[in-house]
Amino acid sequence: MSIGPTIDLRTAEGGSADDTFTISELAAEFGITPRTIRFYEDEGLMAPGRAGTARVYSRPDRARLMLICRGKRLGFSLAEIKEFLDLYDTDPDQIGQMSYALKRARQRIASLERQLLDVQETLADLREIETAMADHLKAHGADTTDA
Amino acid sequence: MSIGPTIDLRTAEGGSADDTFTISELAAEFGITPRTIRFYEDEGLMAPGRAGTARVYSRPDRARLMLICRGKRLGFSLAEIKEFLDLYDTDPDQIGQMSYALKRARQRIASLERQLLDVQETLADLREIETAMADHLKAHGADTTDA
DNA sequence: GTCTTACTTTACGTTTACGTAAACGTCATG
DNA sequence: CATGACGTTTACGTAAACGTAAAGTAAGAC
Repeated sequence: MSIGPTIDLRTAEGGSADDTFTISELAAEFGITPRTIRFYEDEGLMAPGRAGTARVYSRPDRARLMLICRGKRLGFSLAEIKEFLDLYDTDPDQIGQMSYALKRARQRIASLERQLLDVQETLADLREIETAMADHLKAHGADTTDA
Repeated sequence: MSIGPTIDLRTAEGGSADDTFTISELAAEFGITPRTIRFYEDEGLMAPGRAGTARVYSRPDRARLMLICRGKRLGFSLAEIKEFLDLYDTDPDQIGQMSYALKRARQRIASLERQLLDVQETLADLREIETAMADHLKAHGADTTDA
């Protein structure tokens, strides 16, 4: 151990906005592990650059990972997320491929619209429960402002 | 094979509204398998009545299963769904338990509010993609009204 | 030059949420 | 009374999504 800040220059950015990220930077930012990010790459959801053997993530890579995490929060499988990401990468010259992608996009929209209703219904249920429980506790002299 | 309707009397209801359901009736209604419903019972999410050895589902049982399926569509694990269902069953006389349940309910509400935003963002993304792809296809003489 | 730290690959382990097969009871129909 | 169609339990199998060592590489710090 030494006194004073021991800085790893690969991680330190001296005030200048950088356009690349290490795997552990992104992991920390999104609250996941490097292992998880590598797994996403194994599954074909990402394809970061390399500096020798180490992975280097660009800003678009980071945006892509953000979409993956959002998809996960919505309960999608990695296969579904991959298909969603592929919609962005559809080749405009391949009419057939594009037409199929459009069809899939519309299906996803319909599915998400139902999910939107599900969320709103569940929220309504929970808010009803919350009010009932808060009232009940108030009537019995307990505070409802959490610990 | 015979001609005419072969009716299983356990399943047939002669016009009268019944208050009970068989496992396969519910499975068909919710698009799942009987195995799945039995698994939910094994995990403590349901506790239907019995007629001898066979399970008999009441209307509240059916409502409970509906909540489970909605939770699944939202991407919740069975453990999370169980905790959600337990909120309904909280004993009003146990102040401590009720207070904890209220806290959990509020956490779930906050989580769902973020999920609501996620859904809306993803929907916005997909609609943008859909418009772009539809325009592109239209400009290239393909119809966008699906096959 | 060694130490520390972060990165890498390979590979086996784990949890969740069921699927699937076996082996059996039961009840209405032909 | 045999045949389905439905129900039951028990138990092993499986796919998804990582966790968790093991063992090695590279690069700056002391």
